[in-house]
Parts: sequence; structure tokens; C-alpha cells
Amino acid sequence: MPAPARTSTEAVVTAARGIVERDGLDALTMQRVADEVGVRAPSLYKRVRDRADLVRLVADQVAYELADRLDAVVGSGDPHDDLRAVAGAFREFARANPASYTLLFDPRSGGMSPEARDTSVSVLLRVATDLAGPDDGLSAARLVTAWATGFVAMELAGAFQLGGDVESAWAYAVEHLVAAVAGDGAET
Amino acid sequence: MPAPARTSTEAVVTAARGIVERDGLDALTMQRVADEVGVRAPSLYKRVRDRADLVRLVADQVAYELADRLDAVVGSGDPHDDLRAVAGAFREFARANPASYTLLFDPRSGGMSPEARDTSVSVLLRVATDLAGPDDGLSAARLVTAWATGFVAMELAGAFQLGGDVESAWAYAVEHLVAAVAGDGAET
DNA sequence: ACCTGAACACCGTTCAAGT
DNA sequence: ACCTGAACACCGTTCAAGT
Repeated sequence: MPAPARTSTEAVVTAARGIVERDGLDALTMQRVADEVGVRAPSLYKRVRDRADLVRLVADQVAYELADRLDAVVGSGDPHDDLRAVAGAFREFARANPASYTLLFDPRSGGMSPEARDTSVSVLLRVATDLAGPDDGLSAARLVTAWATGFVAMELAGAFQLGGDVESAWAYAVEHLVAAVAGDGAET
Repeated sequence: MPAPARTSTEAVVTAARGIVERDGLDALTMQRVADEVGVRAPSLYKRVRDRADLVRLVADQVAYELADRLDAVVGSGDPHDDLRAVAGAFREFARANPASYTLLFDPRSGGMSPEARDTSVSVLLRVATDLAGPDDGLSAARLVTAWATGFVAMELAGAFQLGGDVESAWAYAVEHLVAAVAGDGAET
């Protein structure tokens, strides 16, 4: 009557994330996760409700990790530099974890949980508020977040194919956004 | 020996798009497409290579349609107003075709073909060049495209949950982007 | 030349049975 | 309390056989 737990939810999620990162979301199979954690597929249903639930757990793990990275690069004292740093860290994270990153903003994966989402955007909200003031902070954060999200998504999807230098497009955008957000807010 | 073609590639793609729009990409099943066009599933392989190919064809159809919509709203004479109009039309299209729209920017769907992509961004490139000048046109177009893509993706995913008014965040962004892009280009 | 039934390998998921 | 084999319904895809 013991019941030796041969794996754990954490091991299952970590294995799943590794599979997604290495071979893409379509390769995330219950069978394959089971193989990696050393168990039979049906046993996974003691850890996660179903495959969609597992995908969501992976997205959450990635979201918290991204939030940590963003948190780590702010604090220069100058909100202009903080915004540049956050944008850079965001892009770096996406490049280092392309498949996991797309999972975060893929509507088809159910996205991340609300708490994970709040955590990952709170840093940017703080920096944007420092820069744009309390009235425009939220709108400014949404502008920058939407831009960074879209830019990186397009970059990962190979959408920048009209030639030109992607690096200079990035630099152009960062500087113009910093200036636009920091400038006095057009019409209140 | 005739061989009465009981369907067509166009009918297959249209049926597929309808399914995606009504019930999501996961509901796009070869069986279900076959049912809708009145044929057995194996016959679909005379029209498309495989399911992934079918998804790409749907994405292409949607991309061309989006390009048409954007094309239709420019020409006010004022590039500022054109940019506002294009952004608005972009958002409207996404709201009217949420599932098809996400298909366009979903890396997992293989995205659209290069020609479809070029067509859909050419309008924005033209407007951005009018506004930012030939040197910065491409970077400006990429800034606006990335922002609009990201904003709409987040909106469709229900990512704006920190309260505040999403409409005012949209308006704030449009005005600040128009001003930032039209202003003399920071450092050349 | 297109259509079909039958078949294959592979999914996610359930469940009764083991320990 | 967790694990397992067996089973179910459902995929995408291939292919020989029809017309």
C-alpha cells in the first residue's frame, strides 16, 4: 500500500518545457513527457489535468523566469536607461528561449495565468510610470509592451524580409519610444 | 474515365477558413473540411499537400484580404491621418476575424507566404515613408507594424487586465507614434 | 484524373486492476 | 496513493482499387 511517487509535477513541467524548446509545441506529447520522466503516459494525469493544462504550466514557468530577468536589469536610476535595459533584456530572453517565448503570447496555448502575466508586466509598468508620469504610465507601458512583443514575434517568425538592418530598426524604435513616452503627454 | 472534380482548392480553403474562424485552429480537421466540401478526407490530398499546407493557404487568403482593407483606407492626402486610418483598419480587421488574424502571426502555423507578407505590409511602408522620410521609412514602418501587431495580439488574448481604459491606451499610442515618427529623426 | 474504402501509425484520455 | 495495461475515439496520411 505504499505508492512510491516516481515523479513530480515539477519534473513533468520541466521535461515538457525542454521538449517544447528543443522540438516545438507539436512535439509535446504525453507519451514523450512520460518517457522522459520515467513513467507511463496515463500516470501523468495524476500531475496535470490534461495536455492543455500542462502547456499552461510551462507558460507560467517561463513567464516568471522572464519577469525575473526584467527585474534584474532595472535600477540604473535613470528611467530612460531602465526602459532601454528592459527592452533589451526582453529581446534577449526571447532569443534565448524562442519556442517558450512564443508560447507566452500564443493565444492558442491558452496563454499564461493572470498572476504570471501581472508579474511579468509589473516591471515595465513601474519603469513606464517613472518615465511618463502616473497619468500616462499604464498607457505608456502598454505602448512599449505591445511594441516589444510585436517586434520580437516578427523577428522570431522571420517577418523582417524587406531588407534593411533589423538592428537599426530596433535602435530607432527604442530611442523614438523613449523620447515619445518621456515627452510631455500630447493632449491629456 | 471522366473524373468529375467534386470540389476545388478554393472551396477547400474557404471551408477551412470558416472552421478556423468559427471553432479555432484545433478544430480544423481534414475530416471536417471533407464533410463541408462533400468529399472523403483522402480526396483532400489532391488539393493540398497536407494539413500544414492547408493552414498556410488560409493564412495567405487572410493576408491578402487584410492588405486590401488597409489599402482601402489610405489616400487622405495627410500622412498623419493615413497612419491613423491604417492603424484603425488593422485593428478592426483583427476584431472582425480574430482567429484568422492570429493565424497570420502565429509562428506555429508556418505563417503566410513571403508574397502575402510583402503585400500586407507595403501599404504601411508607404505611409511610414511619407511620414518619416525615405531614410527612416523602413524603421518607422517596423515600429508601427510591431506595435499594432503586438497591441492587437494582446487585446485578442485578453492580456490587458490591469484595468485602465484600453481605448485610451490605443489612442495614446497612435498619437504618440504619429508624433514620434513624424518628428525629425532623433540622431541620424 | 479524381474519388473511395481500408489500413497504418499515432494521438489524448479513461478506467479497472494492481501494489 | 500512485502506477499500469488495455481499451476507446479520433487524428493525419498512404495506397491500391474503382470510375
